[in-house]
Amino acid sequence: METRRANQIAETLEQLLLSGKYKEGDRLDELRLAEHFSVSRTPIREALQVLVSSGMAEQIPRRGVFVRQPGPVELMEMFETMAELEAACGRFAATRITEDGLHKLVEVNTNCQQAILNLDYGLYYSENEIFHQIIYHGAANSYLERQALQLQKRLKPYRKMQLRFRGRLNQSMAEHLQIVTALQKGNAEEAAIALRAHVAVQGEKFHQMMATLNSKD
Amino acid sequence: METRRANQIAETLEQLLLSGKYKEGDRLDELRLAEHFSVSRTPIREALQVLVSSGMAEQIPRRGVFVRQPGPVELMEMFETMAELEAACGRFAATRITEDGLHKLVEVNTNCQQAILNLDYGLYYSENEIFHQIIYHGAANSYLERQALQLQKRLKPYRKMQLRFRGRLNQSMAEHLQIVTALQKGNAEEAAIALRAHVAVQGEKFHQMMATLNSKD
DNA sequence: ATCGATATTATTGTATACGATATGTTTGAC
DNA sequence: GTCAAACATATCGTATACAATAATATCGAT
Repeated sequence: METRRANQIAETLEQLLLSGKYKEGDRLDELRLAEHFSVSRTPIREALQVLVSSGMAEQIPRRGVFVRQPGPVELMEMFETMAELEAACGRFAATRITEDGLHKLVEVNTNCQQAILNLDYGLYYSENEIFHQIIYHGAANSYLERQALQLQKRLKPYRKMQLRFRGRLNQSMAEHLQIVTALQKGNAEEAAIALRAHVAVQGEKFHQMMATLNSKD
Repeated sequence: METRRANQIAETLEQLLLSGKYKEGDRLDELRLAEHFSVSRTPIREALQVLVSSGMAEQIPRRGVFVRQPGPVELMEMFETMAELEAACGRFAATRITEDGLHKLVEVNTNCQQAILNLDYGLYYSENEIFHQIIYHGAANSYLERQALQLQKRLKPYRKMQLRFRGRLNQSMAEHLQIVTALQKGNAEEAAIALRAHVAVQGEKFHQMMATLNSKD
């Protein structure tokens, strides 16, 4: 199937789409891509199918596959869903996370704090990502974990955008502490609520940003 | 891409996998399938990719694609996740579902009740499915709705299995009523809790059934 | 006789060739 | 000049051909 070449091409294309080098509605021309990657159409088509099945592109029969960047509405939906997935992870993790997991969580959170002090936004974001991934894993439900990881990856570029909202980082850290505390106490409901709010606010910030952009034109 | 033939084949294969005609670990031979469907390997390969990307089959490079029926552990994980997705849908639907949606919900629920009285299990299950789908839709979040629909479809054969647990149907109807009431009141938390419990119990029943089967050998 | 190395075979992965359909263009009629 | 129809072209979908690799069988040595 899509071994070696094809899935490597899929990864590359995925990165290109996520980084926004292709714009909404762009047609992903098989021939162009084929010569660009110096392969035949076959592996290109397999790579495109991967994009389509992950929702990053849309395929219209006999017309081709087109880039499908989520619009504001769908993005809000995805953030909402992410908030619920994370809440679910937190709910399970509260009673299931290992001691080791909790230790890592605290450690990574410390790194986050340090990154903020150093104004190292890049580090903050990578550590923040790990923080959440530890919780997904702590839920001890590999299916749910996969779903969460998938959506986290998909939303990554948009989380980055709403980075520099004034005071957001410190607020975010306070929320992290609440989350850790709830997990340490083993309080499922509290963990779920804290995580839902923590992620949902990202969606709201994003919404604000979109509104700001729209009001400019 | 997988237009016309290929996606039709994918659907057929999907049904075959869900109905359990292929067993865990079976290799899906491209040549055999190709001659069986009287097509070349190309559309078969595209169909297989669809199965792989939906998690119903696994592909090992240079070896082929193999049927991947979820084991007891993964099934429990999927039921757990379904419960959380439905809870999320209920949470949103409580404040967002339309009057029309509520009416349909009551109507479908009446059909469920009638089906039980008539001992028409087939009808009960199809109406029950619709009942839940109305709630997914009522959440007014098309992304979440898609996720819920996808997992519902995936779990369908296993829900059917735990059909004849004594008293389950009547209990199920009572839960439906609770859910409808919560939605009518617009009580998000109550709706979420009711839906989570309603779905989670399916997973538990399934678990019981698995245990029963295991104790027999 | 068993184990290991080599050769054969089978099957996947990729390339190319062919067929079908949609898009764009040209031509002709009104 | 505009619209419609037929034609040309481009691109997708499928079939076949070829290449690469993994599984299997055969043969030989100990």
